[in-house]
Amino acid sequence: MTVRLYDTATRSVVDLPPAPAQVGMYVCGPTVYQRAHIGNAVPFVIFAWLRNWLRERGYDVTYVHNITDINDKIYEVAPGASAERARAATGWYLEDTASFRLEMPDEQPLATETIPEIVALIEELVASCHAYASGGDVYFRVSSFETYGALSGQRPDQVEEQEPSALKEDPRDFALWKATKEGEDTFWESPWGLGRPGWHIECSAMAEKTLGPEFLIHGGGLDLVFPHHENERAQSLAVGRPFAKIWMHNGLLRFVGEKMSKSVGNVATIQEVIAEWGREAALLFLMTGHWHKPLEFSHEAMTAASVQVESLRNALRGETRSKGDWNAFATVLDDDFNTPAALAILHRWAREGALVELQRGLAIFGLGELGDIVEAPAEVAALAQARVEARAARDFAEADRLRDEITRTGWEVRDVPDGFELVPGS
RNA sequence: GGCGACGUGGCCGAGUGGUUAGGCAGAGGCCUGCAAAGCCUCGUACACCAGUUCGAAUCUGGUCGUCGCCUCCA
Repeated sequence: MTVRLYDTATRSVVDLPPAPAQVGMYVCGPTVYQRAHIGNAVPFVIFAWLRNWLRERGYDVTYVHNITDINDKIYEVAPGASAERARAATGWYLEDTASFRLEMPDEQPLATETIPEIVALIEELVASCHAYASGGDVYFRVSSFETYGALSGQRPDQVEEQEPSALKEDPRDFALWKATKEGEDTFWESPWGLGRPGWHIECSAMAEKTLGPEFLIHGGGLDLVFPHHENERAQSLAVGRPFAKIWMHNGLLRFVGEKMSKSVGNVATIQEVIAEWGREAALLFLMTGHWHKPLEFSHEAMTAASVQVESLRNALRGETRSKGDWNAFATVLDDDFNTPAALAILHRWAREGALVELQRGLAIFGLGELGDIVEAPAEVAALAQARVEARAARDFAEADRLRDEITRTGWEVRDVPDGFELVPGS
């Protein structure tokens, strides 16, 4: 079965080349200036899963997830200390994403470590007349690139007018390099003077540095289609790079009907979500929606996800009673990575006791540890044994007292046909 | 104004031109000393209006609504 994925550029589901094949996957990470919210985790998680799945299907995948550590936002939030803030926030992001305990991306380039490549790419754009220097800035000449707008469907003539800039030939032109301004405390040398790169060129350069001029998948949030990805595409194609074959954009997480956004202030950070619900519930929650569609984040949805996690965990404590149809699972994931349909199959396997396949399927999503057995301490086991004896003697008052005592130790006792089972309390 | 996504049962959320999504919540039952865990049963939904069709929630057109983007928000 061919793996198929939805491509924003052609607005259709496209076939991947048959495995085995090289798959380069470049996924835009956040601009780091404060703790990342749970919405920021969506692309990280979705594409980490996709990497796992493509490897399972025999592809040789390289997952690159960049970190934007040069941006206006950082100057705004930490005036005079932008470098320190960027470094700290990069650390937070790495820590937060690591807390999902998914295998980390193969490479996580930083804009600040890609300056020579960025400058070289801008020079190439200038030399080929696709860009021009103006007052210490360098701008991309949108009119020089014929298929501008092909990715997003935006018509350049309809793009909302921004503040006019005397430095630009055309209001649609965008900055590749910006001369350093008063109050900006990080800047680099360049042929155009001291300054810093624009956002879009950072990604063009980081993608090429890590994956080469041509790669299969470029991913990111749906809000990046325009202008960010449109501009990346323009910059790289203008100088002859084939660039990405497939553009994947994940749907945005919504919070009571609204996009989760720092400016609206309706955010829950990755840290907070994991602290409150646990990584398993957070991951399972993200499985409940199709990657391409918006997903509603709510207390209720997280509760439902936690309950599901517990029931899968309980199923894995049982015994293997049947064999699951792995092919059915593969079919739904191959078909545009349909995680909600895959989750439905995992639930069926849990109910039917197809534990081998259940475990294998959960592992793709970083949930393999649900099957880990945790042994209760000997003193708790002794209480449970005492309770078995009390029950045998029909001393139910004592049995119930022992059960309460076990509960107080943080364990839960369950009666099973041949005795008892102790599981960590929830 | 332009571009795009989406509207499914109490809630979340797949899918599909005619055949069970799944989960959560709820009701009843089984199991249990009582619970917990587990199991069984119960819901016939697809914004609205036209059209195409033997048949549409699924295709076409329109309407309404929600949301995203429009130069630096994943």
